[in-house]
Amino acid sequence: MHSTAEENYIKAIYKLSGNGANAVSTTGLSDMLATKPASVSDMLRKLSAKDLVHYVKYHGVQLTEEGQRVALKIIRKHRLWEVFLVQKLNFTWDEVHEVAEQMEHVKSELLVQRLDEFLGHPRVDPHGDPIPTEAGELPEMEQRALASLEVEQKGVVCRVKDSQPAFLQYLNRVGIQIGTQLQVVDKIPYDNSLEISINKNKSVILSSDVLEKIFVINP
Amino acid sequence: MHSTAEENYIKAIYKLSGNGANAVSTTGLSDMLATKPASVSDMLRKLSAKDLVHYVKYHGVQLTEEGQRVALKIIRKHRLWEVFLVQKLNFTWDEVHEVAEQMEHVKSELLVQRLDEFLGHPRVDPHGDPIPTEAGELPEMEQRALASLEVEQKGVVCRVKDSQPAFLQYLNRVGIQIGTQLQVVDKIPYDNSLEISINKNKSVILSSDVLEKIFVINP
DNA sequence: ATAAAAGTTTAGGTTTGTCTAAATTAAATT
DNA sequence: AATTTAATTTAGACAAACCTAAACTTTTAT
Repeated sequence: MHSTAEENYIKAIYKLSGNGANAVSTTGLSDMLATKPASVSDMLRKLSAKDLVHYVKYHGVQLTEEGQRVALKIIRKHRLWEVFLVQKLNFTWDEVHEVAEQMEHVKSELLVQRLDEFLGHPRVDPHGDPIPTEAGELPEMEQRALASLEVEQKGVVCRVKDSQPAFLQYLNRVGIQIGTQLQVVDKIPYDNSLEISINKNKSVILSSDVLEKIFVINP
Repeated sequence: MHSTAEENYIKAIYKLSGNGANAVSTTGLSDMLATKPASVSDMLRKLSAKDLVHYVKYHGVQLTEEGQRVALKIIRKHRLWEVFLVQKLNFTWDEVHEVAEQMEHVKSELLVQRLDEFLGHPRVDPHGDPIPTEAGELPEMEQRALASLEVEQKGVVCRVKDSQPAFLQYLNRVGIQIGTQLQVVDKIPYDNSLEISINKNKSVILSSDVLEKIFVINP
């Protein structure tokens, strides 16, 4: 089995690489994991010896097939637990990440299967992120960043790509959640921010940073 | 916060001491935790420095008040998760211990509160062990070991004091679970085993080892 | 009461995962 | 193309939690 530390590295590599596609840098990982680059080098040697990553010194890492399988299993567990916390224990979407971060490391195949069943095989977690299937598939849905909408265009929020409580609490304050109807009212070319009407109700101005993290369907 | 290793020592001390009453020996702990006595000495020094135990070299340990509070919190979490696994995820009573052993270390006050609520504030876990309350009370019920019943006496199984899968699977085979009605048919003085009728149905002979681990009410 | 046995602790070592500081390699700039 | 800068790796240390072997207490038994 893999240690919690190893699992966290694998998850970080997976996320930084854009779902396993590209190679990832040592500093990128040290930033994401809040460790020093030297520690990352150490761990990459170790993961490489276990054939979980392809590692070429000074040229970054990529997950092996096995590494990707492991990554998807952890992410599956993380997202299933998030669904559990929100749907069954009435957590809010800004409270779940930290707890799921711990639960994802519990080792039991049976537990994951039964949890999935208990939750009714959910397809997405409370942030709209897709849940990898038991077979290791990660079905990506059609969706676009709110930043890409033009004036007048509409969309329904289906995903937010940032699980930090501060960001999610900001969205709560603004009134944005999964399922919220949005429409672009105006574009401010100066900084690429957009004025967005929320549920045909009030309207707010969202910075381009925020716009890149909110995803919508039916554009 | 306390590490998983520290929590496991605290739990072991609590259990070996008979819920905190008596002092516990180094070898007792090393047996229970499957470590060497030398490792136990190290850890006891550490726990003592944190004021979680009273430790007098060569004369055993006891939990401090704080240590007991910590122990009860861990046991509360362990038993709540066991209830969850059995009642919500359809685990059998012999499958839950190992998984709960991992889940008990997840740190989140909110999680424990909400889980307790979700489960309807259960009083006992799937083995009949009482669940410490949020306030740190451990309500012990009236019950006696099956070994103490005389011929003809009846009882209803309310608790089994051994969570090892092998033991629980043995009980499954014999047909004993929580709620099962038993009656002592005969006593074999040679080895203190008893012939027990199960649900007024078949009858089996149980060794005194086993009889000490099964608890009943309505004697 | 003393010697042997049993239990416990200390000393010194290992592994995992981290760190700092120094050395090395790659990338960017002139 | 050479040199500066940035990124990365190696070397050497450290804390946690474990180990073995040796030393020390306590208990037990003669």
